[in-house]
Amino acid sequence: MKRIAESTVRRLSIYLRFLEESENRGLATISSQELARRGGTTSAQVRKDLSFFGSFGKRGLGYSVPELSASLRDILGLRRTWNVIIVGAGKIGTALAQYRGFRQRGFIVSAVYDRDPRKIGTVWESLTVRDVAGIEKDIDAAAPDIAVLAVPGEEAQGIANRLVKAGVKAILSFAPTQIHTPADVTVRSVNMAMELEGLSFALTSRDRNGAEDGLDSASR
Amino acid sequence: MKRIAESTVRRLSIYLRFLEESENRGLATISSQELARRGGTTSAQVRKDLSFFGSFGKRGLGYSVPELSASLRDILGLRRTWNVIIVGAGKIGTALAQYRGFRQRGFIVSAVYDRDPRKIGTVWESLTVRDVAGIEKDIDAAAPDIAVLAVPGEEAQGIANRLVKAGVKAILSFAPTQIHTPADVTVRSVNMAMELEGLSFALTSRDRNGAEDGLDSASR
DNA sequence: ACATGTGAACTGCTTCACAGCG
DNA sequence: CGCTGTGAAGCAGTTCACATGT
Repeated sequence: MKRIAESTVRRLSIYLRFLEESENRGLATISSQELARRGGTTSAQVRKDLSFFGSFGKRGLGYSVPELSASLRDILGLRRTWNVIIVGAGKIGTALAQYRGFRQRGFIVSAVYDRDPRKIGTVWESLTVRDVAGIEKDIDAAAPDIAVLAVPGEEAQGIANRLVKAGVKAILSFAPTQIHTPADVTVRSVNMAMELEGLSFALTSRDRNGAEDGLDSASR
Repeated sequence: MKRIAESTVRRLSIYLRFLEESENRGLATISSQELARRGGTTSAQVRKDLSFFGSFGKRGLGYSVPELSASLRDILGLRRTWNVIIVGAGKIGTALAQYRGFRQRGFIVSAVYDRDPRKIGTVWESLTVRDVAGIEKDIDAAAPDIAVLAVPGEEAQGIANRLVKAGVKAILSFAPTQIHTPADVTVRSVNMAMELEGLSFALTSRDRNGAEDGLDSASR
């Protein structure tokens, strides 16, 4: 099977979000044109993205909303649920543990870890914060699919190493610093500092260049 | 001035993070090689990225850590502080309002907004939650540089429209749905659902393909 | 000798444009 | 006739490789 670009996968997510919305409204079909408009891309891009996985449309008509939704969920691996653990019970970690969107989309948070004795044992939405010291044993027993890293930057790489050694194959990192893992472990990262600095750069270079042309709209 | 790729700006952020770390350790110089290793890229890429903005290194030696740090801060627009407002005092909004990294890097949160009467008037770290109804008036008076959108997906586009009309030129959105703005407004978005689905896709396609080769390490 | 800075080559994502089919 | 699916063309970002400066 061909390698799929990360940009394509990101767009599939966006298409799916809009398809679900359309599904709730009872729309029956949708064109690549419309999908593109809402996803901030072009109709050719939409068709190309889908073409990597098959032919889902009807010529002259467009795509069946429920069928394409189902196909995308299938492609993205969303027909099953995923077992997620969160490491770090600080501001971000606890916000995530309580975030409804996770469970809604089939990402079930099964445990939260921290190393601070004052936090260990406290309860968040039916989850007790566990001691990160025992995380290897837990991973062995429960084989979580995804680990969310929400620890301070200095600790992130160390924890990541332990997770990888224990067998975790997918990490969502919130650390402001780059995480390195073996090639068979997938890492996605959300780096707030980087995003803010991107905005700072855009605002600054706009000023430096006399403010006529901006950067592109509807980013990413 | 040439247009700079978003990927380049993201990497500059990463280089800067590592340079600051090196600065704290008292390192005097650093090579593109070393910078690349920590940033998950190649030395040629590092040199090319920097070359868009000038010549910062010494041949045969490398880069002066403090000098390159300063130059990157300058390029990214981090010599000043930025006035940030947060719209949405839910789980994410309040976590962000209390997040130290913001202020540390010169992004000063000056106000938090919500439309829920039960939240309006409550205090988070010396910030009182204000009524989003009056946000236009406040923007007029205080001219915030960046708005962080942390409202539910359905409301995100509507609020974004109001922010744009009031003059906001940079938005950091946490909405799971795509935000559309005029070309002179820069939008960066953090989409948790998208990231999780990216991991789900990677885990799924790994299985589908027999698990021999994974996707790339140290993502993004 | 060593590491930068950069034009040239390359790779891969995006856009074009049209044949194919409902 | 409209909209999809897709090779071919175009373009942007990455990598190569080497001349240049210390």
